[in-house]
Amino acid sequence: MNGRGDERRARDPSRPVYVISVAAELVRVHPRTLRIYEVEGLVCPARTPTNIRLYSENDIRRVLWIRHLTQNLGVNLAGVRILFELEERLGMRILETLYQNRNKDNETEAEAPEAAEAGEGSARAGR
Amino acid sequence: MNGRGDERRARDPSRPVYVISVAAELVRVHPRTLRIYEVEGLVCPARTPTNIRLYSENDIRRVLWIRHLTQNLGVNLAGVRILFELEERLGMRILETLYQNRNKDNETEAEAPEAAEAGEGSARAGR
DNA sequence: CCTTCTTGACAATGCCATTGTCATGGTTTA
DNA sequence: TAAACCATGACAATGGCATTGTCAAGAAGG
Repeated sequence: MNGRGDERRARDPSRPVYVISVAAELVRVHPRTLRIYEVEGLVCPARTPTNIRLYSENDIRRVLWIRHLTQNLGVNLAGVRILFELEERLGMRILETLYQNRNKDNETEAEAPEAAEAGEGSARAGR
Repeated sequence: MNGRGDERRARDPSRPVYVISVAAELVRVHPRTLRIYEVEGLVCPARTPTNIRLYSENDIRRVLWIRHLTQNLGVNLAGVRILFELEERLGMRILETLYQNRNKDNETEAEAPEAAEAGEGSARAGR
């Protein structure tokens, strides 16, 4: 009998599992958009030996952050790039600080993204 | 005789001195743009008792950061807002980390703004 | 075989940043 | 007092970006 090792590996959030159409559905975005994010260096899904994109849970979370920043906060992709770069360079998830102890201010629409918290710092989070 | 107190106060970077036309000239921007930055909450120059805007050196530096982020890095005002908010909340000048020990990557155009380093965290830097 | 994937190109949409102007009225200063 | 500058608010033109969408030619997979 197989121990729980398989299951644990199966749930590994860094494990590449979703093909682009599925990933696009999960984050409610056009596949075109996901490809653009990749060209812009904001996400970097794994590839099968035959070059097919495979998104991990971490990739999905990362994309959800991008969507949140762009759609809810109005940040453009250049801004997202800087924020991700800062996270990587500072070695901390600075974006979360926007939603931790403080909900003050006016922003009534300010809500952390669905499954908040991007993968690691780098765009290579998926791997 | 006056000690150097006057001089020191005269050079205080938080001292409001530039009227909007002068400030606009200093940062090479239309006065209209400076007013927009203020409405957007990105800068907050002092006012004379008669409501005239007065920009300090810190305000100028802050605007130079905005210009750098928008013109050189392509970040929009929403992104600038987030970055400033993060600086304030983290209590550190995170933007400088982009230019400290590391100049790697490709970005040949990446240069810190003229008089880098914004005032304090808050938009009230000028006061 | 049929569907989905790949890259590259081209386009339409709508929003945003910046500059610019106009009008009306207050402030400063020569 | 008159000229020059400031304030606020409105309206507009410009160019650029984000997103969606499609088309084409070829590879991959069930």
